[in-house]
Amino acid sequence: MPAATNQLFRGTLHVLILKTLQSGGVHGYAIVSRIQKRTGGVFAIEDGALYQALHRMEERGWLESEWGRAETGKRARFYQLTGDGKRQLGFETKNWIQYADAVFNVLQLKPA
Amino acid sequence: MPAATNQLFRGTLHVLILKTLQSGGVHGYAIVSRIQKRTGGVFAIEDGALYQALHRMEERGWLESEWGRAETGKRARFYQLTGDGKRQLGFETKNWIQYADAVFNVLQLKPA
DNA sequence: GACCATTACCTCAGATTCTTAGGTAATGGT
DNA sequence: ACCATTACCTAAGAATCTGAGGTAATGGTC
Repeated sequence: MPAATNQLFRGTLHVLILKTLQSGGVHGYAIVSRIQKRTGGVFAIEDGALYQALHRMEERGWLESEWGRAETGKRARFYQLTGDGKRQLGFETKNWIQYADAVFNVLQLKPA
Repeated sequence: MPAATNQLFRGTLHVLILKTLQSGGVHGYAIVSRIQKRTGGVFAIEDGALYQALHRMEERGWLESEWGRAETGKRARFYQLTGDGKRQLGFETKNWIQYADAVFNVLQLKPA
């Protein structure tokens, strides 16, 4: 039974992708399924949004990619973090924590 | 001293405004200062974004407003939640909790 | 009583990111 | 031979925010 599939709050996709790539050598299509697995399907991540984000992030120098083969035998583009990407992950993680804390404060909902 | 002023993740402004109006009878300009007070200035809320959001939300029937006078003597538009607005607040609050929890999961950062 | 900072509101252009809706190509199974 | 699935891509449009402009009224100061 899928949880309510939430819209993405614009901006969070980046940090989710960066974190997913921290473990290295993941191809695009697999990123979505990893994220959805970890969250029980809370996010509704359209693949259109994913690929656009990957291309943006590569342009900004946070990611590098190369073609290879998925476990299934299909061609797939494998991504990994650059040095800048790792720094960006650190930055956005801190940012998220601070941000979420502030929202919880306003909502008077100290996280459980 | 001002904390790093974060960009807003698009979409969160709604729930912050709804929550701030729960206590009733607040005018637009005061909403920003209340939010900033509660969060130690973590958010950088442009007033342009605020007024646009208020108008959107009133169009959607979540808010009602009327002109009055602020404590300072200036004219000001006072907002309050409608029934739909209260329901929306409930909905978006639940949504935020579920969402934040999922992000924390992916980031492997169980909230402190 | 003329000036000016502040409060409080408003609007528009542009940028970013997401949604929706298309599409291609290759693989493995029937 | 067909078809579902995997894996990728793109473009138009919608929603929301940033940045930069603006108006009007109030209270304080010289």
